[in-house]
Amino acid sequence: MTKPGVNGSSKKTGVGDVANYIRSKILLGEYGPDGRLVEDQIAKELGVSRTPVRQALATIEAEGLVEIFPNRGAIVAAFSSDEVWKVYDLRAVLEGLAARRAAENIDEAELDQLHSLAAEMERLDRELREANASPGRLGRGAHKERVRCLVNANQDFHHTIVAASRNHRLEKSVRRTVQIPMVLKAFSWYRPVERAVTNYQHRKIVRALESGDSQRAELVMTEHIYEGRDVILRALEEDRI
Amino acid sequence: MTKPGVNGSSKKTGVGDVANYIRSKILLGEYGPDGRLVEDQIAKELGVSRTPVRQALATIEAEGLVEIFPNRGAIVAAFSSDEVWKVYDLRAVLEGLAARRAAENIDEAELDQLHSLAAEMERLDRELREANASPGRLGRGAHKERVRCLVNANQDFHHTIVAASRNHRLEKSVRRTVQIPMVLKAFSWYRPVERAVTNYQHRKIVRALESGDSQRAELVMTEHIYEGRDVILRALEEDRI
DNA sequence: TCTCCACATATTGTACACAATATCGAAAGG
DNA sequence: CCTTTCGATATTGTGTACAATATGTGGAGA
Repeated sequence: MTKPGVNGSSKKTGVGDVANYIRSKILLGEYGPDGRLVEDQIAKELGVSRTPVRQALATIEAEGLVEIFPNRGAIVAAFSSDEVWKVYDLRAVLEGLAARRAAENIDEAELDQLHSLAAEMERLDRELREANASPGRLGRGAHKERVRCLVNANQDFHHTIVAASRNHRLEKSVRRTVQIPMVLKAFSWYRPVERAVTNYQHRKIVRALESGDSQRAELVMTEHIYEGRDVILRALEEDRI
Repeated sequence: MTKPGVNGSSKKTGVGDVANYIRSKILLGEYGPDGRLVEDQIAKELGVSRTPVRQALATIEAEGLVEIFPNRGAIVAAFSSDEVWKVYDLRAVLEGLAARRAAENIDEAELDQLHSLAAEMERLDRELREANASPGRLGRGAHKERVRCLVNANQDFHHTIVAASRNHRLEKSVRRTVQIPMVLKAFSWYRPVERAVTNYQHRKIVRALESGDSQRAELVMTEHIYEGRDVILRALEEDRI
Protein backbone atom coordinates (compact mmCIF):
# COMPACT_ATOMS: atom_id res chain seq x y z
CA MET A 1 0.00 0.00 0.00
CA THR A 2 1.67 3.23 1.22
CA LYS A 3 -0.24 4.92 -1.63
CA PRO A 4 2.59 5.40 -4.11
CA GLY A 5 0.05 6.40 -6.72
CA VAL A 6 -0.48 10.15 -6.81
CA ASN A 7 3.14 10.93 -6.44
CA GLY A 8 3.32 13.12 -9.51
CA SER A 9 6.79 13.71 -10.86
CA SER A 10 8.45 13.79 -7.44
CA LYS A 11 9.82 10.31 -7.40
CA LYS A 12 10.44 9.00 -3.93
CA THR A 13 13.50 7.14 -5.17
CA GLY A 14 17.03 8.27 -4.63
CA VAL A 15 17.38 10.05 -7.92
CA GLY A 16 14.74 12.56 -6.89
CA ASP A 17 16.55 13.29 -3.65
CA VAL A 18 19.82 13.77 -5.49
CA ALA A 19 18.15 16.14 -7.93
CA ASN A 20 16.61 18.14 -5.10
CA TYR A 21 19.96 18.33 -3.37
CA ILE A 22 21.65 19.68 -6.49
CA ARG A 23 18.81 22.09 -7.19
CA SER A 24 18.89 23.55 -3.71
CA LYS A 25 22.65 23.87 -3.83
CA ILE A 26 22.41 25.81 -7.06
CA LEU A 27 19.50 27.93 -5.86
CA LEU A 28 21.30 28.70 -2.62
CA GLY A 29 24.15 30.10 -4.61
CA GLU A 30 26.76 27.44 -3.97
CA TYR A 31 28.45 26.05 -7.04
CA GLY A 32 27.94 28.98 -9.22
CA PRO A 33 27.42 30.56 -11.55
CA ASP A 34 29.77 28.90 -13.97
CA GLY A 35 30.67 26.49 -11.21
CA ARG A 36 31.49 23.00 -12.33
CA LEU A 37 29.43 20.13 -10.99
CA VAL A 38 31.74 17.16 -10.68
CA GLU A 39 29.76 13.95 -10.53
CA ASP A 40 32.09 12.03 -8.28
CA GLN A 41 32.22 14.89 -5.81
CA ILE A 42 28.43 15.16 -5.51
CA ALA A 43 28.19 11.38 -5.29
CA LYS A 44 30.56 11.32 -2.33
CA GLU A 45 28.73 14.21 -0.64
CA LEU A 46 25.55 12.14 -0.67
CA GLY A 47 27.08 8.75 -0.16
CA VAL A 48 25.72 7.32 -3.41
CA SER A 49 27.33 6.25 -6.62
CA ARG A 50 27.70 8.36 -9.75
CA THR A 51 24.83 6.61 -11.51
CA PRO A 52 21.93 8.43 -9.81
CA VAL A 53 23.93 11.66 -9.87
CA ARG A 54 24.28 11.47 -13.63
CA GLN A 55 20.59 10.83 -14.02
CA ALA A 56 19.71 13.74 -11.76
CA LEU A 57 21.98 16.03 -13.74
CA ALA A 58 20.32 14.98 -16.98
CA THR A 59 16.95 15.88 -15.51
CA ILE A 60 18.19 19.19 -14.20
CA GLU A 61 19.71 20.02 -17.55
CA ALA A 62 16.33 19.46 -19.20
CA GLU A 63 14.92 21.88 -16.64
CA GLY A 64 17.48 24.45 -17.70
CA LEU A 65 19.32 24.93 -14.42
CA VAL A 66 22.62 23.52 -15.70
CA GLU A 67 24.26 22.99 -19.04
CA ILE A 68 25.95 19.71 -19.86
CA PHE A 69 28.81 19.74 -22.34
CA PRO A 70 29.78 16.36 -23.78
CA ASN A 71 32.78 14.89 -22.04
CA ARG A 72 33.22 18.08 -20.08
CA GLY A 73 30.48 17.83 -17.53
CA ALA A 74 27.82 20.09 -16.14
CA ILE A 75 28.10 23.75 -15.20
CA VAL A 76 25.55 26.03 -13.59
CA ALA A 77 23.71 28.03 -16.23
CA ALA A 78 24.89 31.63 -16.20
CA PHE A 79 22.55 34.56 -16.64
CA SER A 80 23.48 37.81 -18.23
CA SER A 81 21.07 40.68 -17.68
CA ASP A 82 19.97 40.11 -21.25
CA GLU A 83 18.96 36.59 -20.33
CA VAL A 84 17.24 37.75 -17.19
CA TRP A 85 15.19 40.07 -19.36
CA LYS A 86 14.20 37.17 -21.60
CA VAL A 87 13.38 34.82 -18.74
CA TYR A 88 11.02 37.39 -17.29
CA ASP A 89 9.52 38.01 -20.71
CA LEU A 90 8.65 34.34 -20.76
CA ARG A 91 7.53 34.29 -17.16
CA ALA A 92 5.20 37.21 -17.77
CA VAL A 93 3.10 35.39 -20.35
CA LEU A 94 3.18 32.11 -18.42
CA GLU A 95 2.02 33.56 -15.12
CA GLY A 96 -0.31 35.87 -17.00
CA LEU A 97 -2.03 32.84 -18.48
CA ALA A 98 -2.01 31.16 -15.10
CA ALA A 99 -3.78 34.12 -13.52
CA ARG A 100 -6.34 34.22 -16.34
CA ARG A 101 -7.24 30.58 -15.94
CA ALA A 102 -7.05 30.76 -12.16
CA ALA A 103 -9.73 33.46 -12.21
CA GLU A 104 -12.01 30.90 -13.84
CA ASN A 105 -11.16 27.92 -11.67
CA ILE A 106 -9.97 29.03 -8.25
CA ASP A 107 -11.88 27.74 -5.22
CA GLU A 108 -12.62 29.20 -1.78
CA ALA A 109 -9.81 27.40 0.03
CA GLU A 110 -7.24 28.76 -2.40
CA LEU A 111 -8.63 32.28 -2.12
CA ASP A 112 -8.39 32.03 1.64
CA GLN A 113 -4.81 30.92 1.34
CA LEU A 114 -4.00 33.83 -0.94
CA HIS A 115 -5.55 36.21 1.57
CA SER A 116 -3.52 34.86 4.45
CA LEU A 117 -0.33 34.79 2.40
CA ALA A 118 -0.86 38.40 1.40
CA ALA A 119 -1.52 39.27 5.05
CA GLU A 120 1.59 37.46 6.17
CA MET A 121 3.72 39.31 3.65
CA GLU A 122 2.27 42.61 4.81
CA ARG A 123 3.01 41.68 8.40
CA LEU A 124 6.60 40.78 7.55
CA ASP A 125 6.96 44.04 5.67
CA ARG A 126 5.71 46.00 8.71
CA GLU A 127 8.09 44.17 10.98
CA LEU A 128 10.98 44.86 8.68
CA ARG A 129 10.15 48.56 8.52
CA GLU A 130 9.78 48.79 12.30
CA ALA A 131 13.08 47.02 12.79
CA ASN A 132 14.60 49.49 10.41
CA ALA A 133 13.10 52.45 12.27
CA SER A 134 14.50 51.35 15.63
CA PRO A 135 17.83 49.87 14.71
CA GLY A 136 19.82 47.60 16.95
CA ARG A 137 16.78 45.99 18.47
CA LEU A 138 17.07 43.01 16.19
CA GLY A 139 20.16 41.41 14.74
CA ARG A 140 20.95 40.98 11.11
CA GLY A 141 20.02 37.36 11.49
CA ALA A 142 16.40 38.14 12.28
CA HIS A 143 16.31 40.47 9.31
CA LYS A 144 17.60 37.80 6.94
CA GLU A 145 15.20 35.31 8.41
CA ARG A 146 12.25 37.61 7.76
CA VAL A 147 13.39 38.18 4.19
CA ARG A 148 13.60 34.44 3.75
CA CYS A 149 10.04 34.09 5.01
CA LEU A 150 9.00 36.81 2.61
CA VAL A 151 10.57 34.98 -0.30
CA ASN A 152 8.84 31.75 0.72
CA ALA A 153 5.45 33.41 1.15
CA ASN A 154 5.82 35.09 -2.21
CA GLN A 155 6.69 31.76 -3.80
CA ASP A 156 3.64 30.15 -2.21
CA PHE A 157 1.44 33.00 -3.38
CA HIS A 158 2.49 32.62 -6.98
CA HIS A 159 2.42 28.85 -6.81
CA THR A 160 -1.12 28.83 -5.45
CA ILE A 161 -2.31 30.84 -8.40
CA VAL A 162 -0.48 28.67 -10.89
CA ALA A 163 -1.96 25.57 -9.28
CA ALA A 164 -5.41 27.14 -9.49
CA SER A 165 -5.02 27.41 -13.24
CA ARG A 166 -5.64 23.65 -13.30
CA ASN A 167 -3.06 23.16 -16.02
CA HIS A 168 -0.33 20.78 -15.08
CA ARG A 169 1.80 21.51 -18.13
CA LEU A 170 1.67 25.19 -17.40
CA GLU A 171 2.64 24.45 -13.82
CA LYS A 172 5.72 22.58 -14.93
CA SER A 173 6.65 25.28 -17.42
CA VAL A 174 6.38 27.95 -14.77
CA ARG A 175 8.42 25.98 -12.30
CA ARG A 176 11.20 25.58 -14.82
CA THR A 177 11.11 29.24 -15.70
CA VAL A 178 10.71 30.65 -12.22
CA GLN A 179 13.43 28.75 -10.46
CA ILE A 180 16.05 30.18 -12.72
CA PRO A 181 16.44 33.66 -11.31
CA MET A 182 15.71 32.57 -7.77
CA VAL A 183 19.32 33.03 -6.86
CA LEU A 184 18.93 36.70 -7.53
CA LYS A 185 15.46 36.96 -6.15
CA ALA A 186 16.10 37.51 -2.49
CA PHE A 187 17.67 40.81 -3.37
CA SER A 188 14.36 42.20 -4.55
CA TRP A 189 13.04 42.31 -1.06
CA TYR A 190 15.51 44.45 0.74
CA ARG A 191 13.94 47.76 -0.14
CA PRO A 192 10.67 48.86 1.50
CA VAL A 193 9.29 50.56 -1.61
CA GLU A 194 9.46 47.39 -3.62
CA ARG A 195 7.90 45.36 -0.86
CA ALA A 196 5.03 47.85 -0.67
CA VAL A 197 4.43 47.72 -4.41
CA THR A 198 4.50 43.93 -4.37
CA ASN A 199 1.98 43.72 -1.58
CA TYR A 200 -0.31 46.23 -3.27
CA GLN A 201 -0.19 44.28 -6.52
CA HIS A 202 -0.82 41.01 -4.73
CA ARG A 203 -3.98 42.43 -3.22
CA LYS A 204 -5.10 43.66 -6.61
CA ILE A 205 -4.54 40.21 -8.07
CA VAL A 206 -6.52 38.53 -5.31
CA ARG A 207 -9.40 40.94 -5.84
CA ALA A 208 -9.45 40.20 -9.56
CA LEU A 209 -9.35 36.46 -8.93
CA GLU A 210 -12.11 36.78 -6.35
CA SER A 211 -14.43 38.53 -8.73
CA GLY A 212 -13.58 36.11 -11.53
CA ASP A 213 -12.20 38.91 -13.67
CA SER A 214 -9.78 36.89 -15.77
CA GLN A 215 -8.73 39.76 -18.01
CA ARG A 216 -7.84 42.00 -15.08
CA ALA A 217 -6.08 39.16 -13.27
CA GLU A 218 -3.92 38.48 -16.29
CA LEU A 219 -3.18 42.16 -16.81
CA VAL A 220 -2.13 42.83 -13.24
CA MET A 221 -0.14 39.64 -12.96
CA THR A 222 1.75 40.41 -16.16
CA GLU A 223 2.53 43.89 -14.97
CA HIS A 224 3.54 42.46 -11.59
CA ILE A 225 6.11 40.20 -13.27
CA TYR A 226 7.47 43.04 -15.38
CA GLU A 227 7.80 45.06 -12.20
CA GLY A 228 9.85 42.26 -10.71
CA ARG A 229 12.05 42.22 -13.77
CA ASP A 230 12.70 45.93 -13.46
CA VAL A 231 13.73 45.54 -9.84
CA ILE A 232 16.15 42.73 -10.61
CA LEU A 233 17.68 44.53 -13.57
CA ARG A 234 18.06 47.75 -11.63
CA ALA A 235 19.74 45.86 -8.80
CA LEU A 236 21.97 44.16 -11.34
CA GLU A 237 23.23 47.36 -12.90
CA GLU A 238 23.41 49.43 -9.72
CA ASP A 239 24.65 47.26 -6.92
CA ARG A 240 26.11 44.34 -8.83
CA ILE A 241 24.39 41.38 -7.28
CA MET B 1 39.12 21.59 -32.75
CA THR B 2 36.05 20.31 -34.62
CA LYS B 3 34.21 23.23 -32.98
CA PRO B 4 32.24 21.36 -30.35
CA GLY B 5 31.36 24.64 -28.73
CA VAL B 6 28.04 25.93 -29.97
CA ASN B 7 26.36 22.60 -29.78
CA GLY B 8 23.48 23.82 -27.66
CA SER B 9 21.57 21.06 -25.94
CA SER B 10 21.94 18.55 -28.76
CA LYS B 11 24.72 16.48 -27.35
CA LYS B 12 26.63 14.57 -29.93
CA THR B 13 27.13 11.72 -27.50
CA GLY B 14 25.22 8.49 -27.58
CA VAL B 15 22.62 9.57 -25.06
CA GLY B 16 21.36 12.23 -27.44
CA ASP B 17 20.95 9.68 -30.20
CA VAL B 18 19.08 7.34 -27.90
CA ALA B 19 16.80 10.17 -26.80
CA ASN B 20 16.09 11.13 -30.42
CA TYR B 21 15.35 7.52 -31.25
CA ILE B 22 12.84 7.25 -28.43
CA ARG B 23 11.29 10.62 -29.23
CA SER B 24 10.76 9.75 -32.86
CA LYS B 25 9.31 6.37 -31.95
CA ILE B 26 6.82 8.06 -29.68
CA LEU B 27 6.03 10.83 -32.14
CA LEU B 28 5.54 8.29 -34.93
CA GLY B 29 2.90 6.62 -32.84
CA GLU B 30 4.73 3.44 -31.99
CA TYR B 31 4.76 2.51 -28.33
CA GLY B 32 1.67 4.25 -27.35
CA PRO B 33 -0.17 5.91 -25.85
CA ASP B 34 0.08 4.14 -22.53
CA GLY B 35 2.68 1.91 -24.11
CA ARG B 36 5.39 0.74 -21.79
CA LEU B 37 8.98 1.58 -22.59
CA VAL B 38 11.12 -1.29 -21.39
CA GLU B 39 14.71 -0.20 -20.96
CA ASP B 40 16.33 -3.47 -21.86
CA GLN B 41 14.25 -3.77 -25.02
CA ILE B 42 15.20 -0.30 -26.27
CA ALA B 43 18.81 -0.96 -25.34
CA LYS B 44 18.88 -4.11 -27.47
CA GLU B 45 17.19 -2.33 -30.37
CA LEU B 46 20.03 0.17 -30.44
CA GLY B 47 22.83 -2.13 -29.45
CA VAL B 48 23.76 -0.15 -26.36
CA SER B 49 23.50 -0.85 -22.66
CA ARG B 50 20.68 0.23 -20.41
CA THR B 51 22.69 3.07 -18.92
CA PRO B 52 22.30 5.60 -21.74
CA VAL B 53 18.72 4.48 -22.24
CA ARG B 54 17.88 5.28 -18.65
CA GLN B 55 19.47 8.68 -18.96
CA ALA B 56 17.60 9.42 -22.17
CA LEU B 57 14.34 8.43 -20.53
CA ALA B 58 15.02 10.77 -17.62
CA THR B 59 15.56 13.62 -20.06
CA ILE B 60 12.44 12.78 -22.03
CA GLU B 61 10.42 12.63 -18.84
CA ALA B 62 11.54 16.15 -17.97
CA GLU B 63 10.35 17.15 -21.43
CA GLY B 64 6.97 15.69 -20.63
CA LEU B 65 6.77 13.07 -23.35
CA VAL B 66 6.77 10.13 -20.95
CA GLU B 67 5.97 9.53 -17.33
CA ILE B 68 8.29 7.51 -15.14
CA PHE B 69 6.82 5.65 -12.20
CA PRO B 70 9.26 4.46 -9.55
CA ASN B 71 10.15 0.82 -9.97
CA ARG B 72 7.55 0.51 -12.70
CA GLY B 73 9.23 2.17 -15.61
CA ALA B 74 8.26 4.70 -18.24
CA ILE B 75 5.03 4.95 -20.19
CA VAL B 76 4.09 7.31 -22.99
CA ALA B 77 2.15 10.25 -21.64
CA ALA B 78 -1.50 9.97 -22.53
CA PHE B 79 -3.59 12.93 -23.62
CA SER B 80 -7.25 13.32 -22.99
CA SER B 81 -9.00 15.99 -25.01
CA ASP B 82 -9.03 18.05 -21.84
CA GLU B 83 -5.25 17.91 -21.76
CA VAL B 84 -5.00 18.73 -25.44
CA TRP B 85 -7.04 21.83 -24.71
CA LYS B 86 -4.64 22.83 -21.97
CA VAL B 87 -1.53 22.14 -24.00
CA TYR B 88 -2.82 24.39 -26.75
CA ASP B 89 -3.77 27.02 -24.19
CA LEU B 90 -0.13 27.06 -23.18
CA ARG B 91 1.15 26.90 -26.72
CA ALA B 92 -0.98 29.88 -27.68
CA VAL B 93 0.70 32.25 -25.27
CA LEU B 94 4.16 30.84 -25.94
CA GLU B 95 4.00 31.15 -29.70
CA GLY B 96 2.13 34.41 -29.33
CA LEU B 97 5.05 35.82 -27.40
CA ALA B 98 7.43 34.33 -29.94
CA ALA B 99 5.64 36.10 -32.78
CA ARG B 100 5.62 39.38 -30.87
CA ARG B 101 9.36 39.29 -30.27
CA ALA B 102 10.06 37.93 -33.72
CA ALA B 103 8.39 40.99 -35.21
CA GLU B 104 11.03 43.08 -33.46
CA ASN B 105 14.05 40.93 -34.27
CA ILE B 106 13.51 38.95 -37.46
CA ASP B 107 16.02 39.43 -40.27
CA GLU B 108 15.75 39.31 -44.06
CA ALA B 109 16.99 35.74 -44.44
CA GLU B 110 14.37 34.48 -42.04
CA LEU B 111 11.62 36.41 -43.77
CA ASP B 112 12.72 34.91 -47.07
CA GLN B 113 12.56 31.48 -45.55
CA LEU B 114 9.08 32.11 -44.22
CA HIS B 115 7.98 33.24 -47.67
CA SER B 116 9.33 30.14 -49.35
CA LEU B 117 7.91 27.85 -46.68
CA ALA B 118 4.51 29.46 -47.07
CA ALA B 119 4.82 29.06 -50.83
CA GLU B 120 5.79 25.43 -50.51
CA MET B 121 2.84 24.69 -48.28
CA GLU B 122 0.51 26.36 -50.78
CA ARG B 123 2.03 24.29 -53.57
CA LEU B 124 1.55 21.08 -51.59
CA ASP B 125 -2.02 22.07 -50.87
CA ARG B 126 -2.67 22.65 -54.59
CA GLU B 127 -1.17 19.30 -55.50
CA LEU B 128 -3.25 17.55 -52.87
CA ARG B 129 -6.44 19.18 -54.17
CA GLU B 130 -5.60 18.30 -57.77
CA ALA B 131 -4.84 14.74 -56.82
CA ASN B 132 -8.17 14.67 -55.08
CA ALA B 133 -9.98 16.04 -58.12
CA SER B 134 -8.56 13.40 -60.46
CA PRO B 135 -8.42 10.34 -58.31
CA GLY B 136 -6.41 7.28 -59.09
CA ARG B 137 -3.60 9.23 -60.70
CA LEU B 138 -1.52 9.08 -57.56
CA GLY B 139 -1.36 6.36 -54.97
CA ARG B 140 -2.12 6.76 -51.34
CA GLY B 141 1.61 6.67 -50.77
CA ALA B 142 2.16 9.92 -52.65
CA HIS B 143 -0.69 11.49 -50.69
CA LYS B 144 0.77 10.50 -47.36
CA GLU B 145 4.18 11.69 -48.49
CA ARG B 146 2.81 15.13 -49.36
CA VAL B 147 1.04 15.37 -46.03
CA ARG B 148 4.31 14.51 -44.34
CA CYS B 149 6.04 17.31 -46.26
CA LEU B 150 3.26 19.64 -45.22
CA VAL B 151 3.74 18.75 -41.58
CA ASN B 152 7.48 19.31 -41.88
CA ALA B 153 7.12 22.64 -43.66
CA ASN B 154 4.62 23.78 -41.06
CA GLN B 155 7.01 22.78 -38.31
CA ASP B 156 9.83 24.69 -39.98
CA PHE B 157 7.58 27.72 -40.38
CA HIS B 158 6.74 27.85 -36.73
CA HIS B 159 10.25 27.05 -35.66
CA THR B 160 11.69 29.85 -37.78
CA ILE B 161 9.46 32.35 -36.03
CA VAL B 162 10.29 31.02 -32.60
CA ALA B 163 14.00 31.19 -33.41
CA ALA B 164 13.56 34.77 -34.59
CA SER B 165 12.25 35.68 -31.15
CA ARG B 166 15.90 35.44 -30.02
CA ASN B 167 14.88 33.86 -26.74
CA HIS B 168 16.47 30.51 -26.16
CA ARG B 169 14.40 29.69 -23.09
CA LEU B 170 11.23 30.39 -25.00
CA GLU B 171 12.50 28.18 -27.80
CA LYS B 172 13.01 25.29 -25.42
CA SER B 173 9.63 25.82 -23.80
CA VAL B 174 7.90 25.81 -27.16
CA ARG B 175 9.72 22.70 -28.28
CA ARG B 176 8.61 20.86 -25.17
CA THR B 177 5.05 22.02 -25.56
CA VAL B 178 4.73 21.56 -29.29
CA GLN B 179 6.06 18.07 -29.62
CA ILE B 180 3.37 16.72 -27.35
CA PRO B 181 0.41 16.69 -29.66
CA MET B 182 2.50 15.96 -32.72
CA VAL B 183 1.20 12.43 -32.78
CA LEU B 184 -2.21 13.81 -33.48
CA LYS B 185 -1.07 16.61 -35.67
CA ALA B 186 -0.84 14.91 -39.05
CA PHE B 187 -4.57 14.50 -38.92
CA SER B 188 -5.13 18.23 -39.10
CA TRP B 189 -3.96 18.33 -42.66
CA TYR B 190 -6.21 15.91 -44.39
CA ARG B 191 -9.01 18.36 -45.07
CA PRO B 192 -8.62 21.07 -47.72
CA VAL B 193 -10.52 23.71 -45.78
CA GLU B 194 -8.16 23.55 -42.87
CA ARG B 195 -5.12 23.65 -45.12
CA ALA B 196 -6.51 26.74 -46.79
CA VAL B 197 -7.12 28.49 -43.49
CA THR B 198 -3.65 27.60 -42.29
CA ASN B 199 -1.99 28.96 -45.39
CA TYR B 200 -4.01 32.15 -45.21
CA GLN B 201 -3.07 32.70 -41.59
CA HIS B 202 0.57 31.97 -42.32
CA ARG B 203 0.60 34.69 -44.95
CA LYS B 204 -1.02 37.10 -42.52
CA ILE B 205 1.61 36.32 -39.92
CA VAL B 206 4.45 36.87 -42.38
CA ARG B 207 2.99 40.23 -43.40
CA ALA B 208 2.76 41.32 -39.77
CA LEU B 209 6.33 40.24 -39.09
CA GLU B 210 7.52 41.99 -42.25
CA SER B 211 6.02 45.29 -41.21
CA GLY B 212 7.29 44.88 -37.65
CA ASP B 213 3.77 44.93 -36.27
CA SER B 214 4.37 42.96 -33.10
CA GLN B 215 0.87 43.33 -31.74
CA ARG B 216 -0.73 42.05 -34.91
CA ALA B 217 1.78 39.23 -35.22
CA GLU B 218 0.99 38.06 -31.70
CA LEU B 219 -2.73 38.34 -32.24
CA VAL B 220 -2.79 36.36 -35.46
CA MET B 221 -0.39 33.75 -34.18
CA THR B 222 -2.46 33.22 -31.06
CA GLU B 223 -5.62 32.86 -33.08
CA HIS B 224 -3.78 30.52 -35.42
CA ILE B 225 -2.89 28.22 -32.54
CA TYR B 226 -6.43 28.27 -31.20
CA GLU B 227 -7.63 27.38 -34.68
CA GLY B 228 -5.29 24.38 -34.63
CA ARG B 229 -6.69 23.36 -31.28
CA ASP B 230 -10.23 23.48 -32.61
CA VAL B 231 -9.28 21.26 -35.53
CA ILE B 232 -7.64 18.67 -33.31
CA LEU B 233 -10.50 18.63 -30.83
CA ARG B 234 -13.10 18.36 -33.57
CA ALA B 235 -11.16 15.48 -35.09
CA LEU B 236 -10.92 13.87 -31.67
CA GLU B 237 -14.65 13.92 -30.99
CA GLU B 238 -15.81 13.19 -34.53
CA ASP B 239 -13.49 10.66 -36.04
CA ARG B 240 -11.74 9.36 -32.96
CA ILE B 241 -8.10 9.70 -33.85
C1' DT C 1 61.07 33.81 -25.14
C1' DC C 2 57.42 31.73 -27.55
C1' DT C 3 55.08 27.81 -29.80
C1' DC C 4 53.98 23.20 -30.37
C1' DC C 5 53.73 18.47 -29.08
C1' DA C 6 53.53 14.51 -25.97
C1' DC C 7 52.43 12.56 -21.71
C1' DA C 8 50.13 12.39 -17.08
C1' DT C 9 45.96 13.25 -14.71
C1' DA C 10 41.19 14.05 -13.97
C1' DT C 11 36.60 13.45 -15.43
C1' DT C 12 33.03 11.78 -18.14
C1' DG C 13 30.58 7.85 -20.93
C1' DT C 14 29.29 3.10 -21.09
C1' DA C 15 28.86 -1.73 -19.95
C1' DC C 16 27.79 -5.13 -16.76
C1' DA C 17 26.41 -7.34 -12.35
C1' DC C 18 23.61 -7.68 -8.56
C1' DA C 19 20.01 -6.11 -5.31
C1' DA C 20 15.30 -4.23 -4.72
C1' DT C 21 10.79 -4.05 -6.19
C1' DA C 22 6.60 -4.88 -8.82
C1' DT C 23 3.73 -8.03 -11.62
C1' DC C 24 1.51 -12.15 -12.74
C1' DG C 25 -0.17 -16.79 -11.94
C1' DA C 26 -1.26 -20.65 -9.23
C1' DA C 27 -2.58 -22.95 -5.21
C1' DA C 28 -4.99 -22.99 -0.77
C1' DG C 29 -8.79 -21.71 2.02
C1' DG C 30 -13.43 -19.97 2.75
C1' DC D 1 -16.96 -20.05 -7.17
C1' DC D 2 -14.58 -16.26 -5.28
C1' DT D 3 -10.88 -14.29 -2.48
C1' DT D 4 -6.37 -14.26 -0.55
C1' DT D 5 -1.66 -15.40 -0.12
C1' DC D 6 2.63 -17.04 -1.68
C1' DG D 7 6.18 -17.70 -5.04
C1' DA D 8 8.28 -17.32 -9.84
C1' DT D 9 9.44 -14.02 -13.24
C1' DA D 10 10.37 -9.68 -15.21
C1' DT D 11 11.93 -5.08 -14.73
C1' DT D 12 13.88 -1.34 -12.53
C1' DG D 13 17.54 0.95 -9.25
C1' DT D 14 22.27 1.26 -7.94
C1' DG D 15 27.20 0.16 -7.50
C1' DT D 16 31.48 -0.74 -9.70
C1' DA D 17 34.89 -1.33 -13.37
C1' DC D 18 36.85 0.11 -17.42
C1' DA D 19 37.19 2.77 -21.83
C1' DA D 20 37.02 7.33 -24.09
C1' DT D 21 37.86 12.01 -23.88
C1' DA D 22 39.36 16.52 -22.20
C1' DT D 23 42.69 19.31 -19.39
C1' DG D 24 46.99 20.78 -17.68
C1' DT D 25 52.06 20.44 -17.46
C1' DG D 26 56.62 19.98 -18.94
C1' DG D 27 60.13 19.83 -22.33
C1' DA D 28 62.07 20.23 -27.06
C1' DG D 29 62.70 23.05 -30.95
C1' DA D 30 62.76 27.48 -33.49
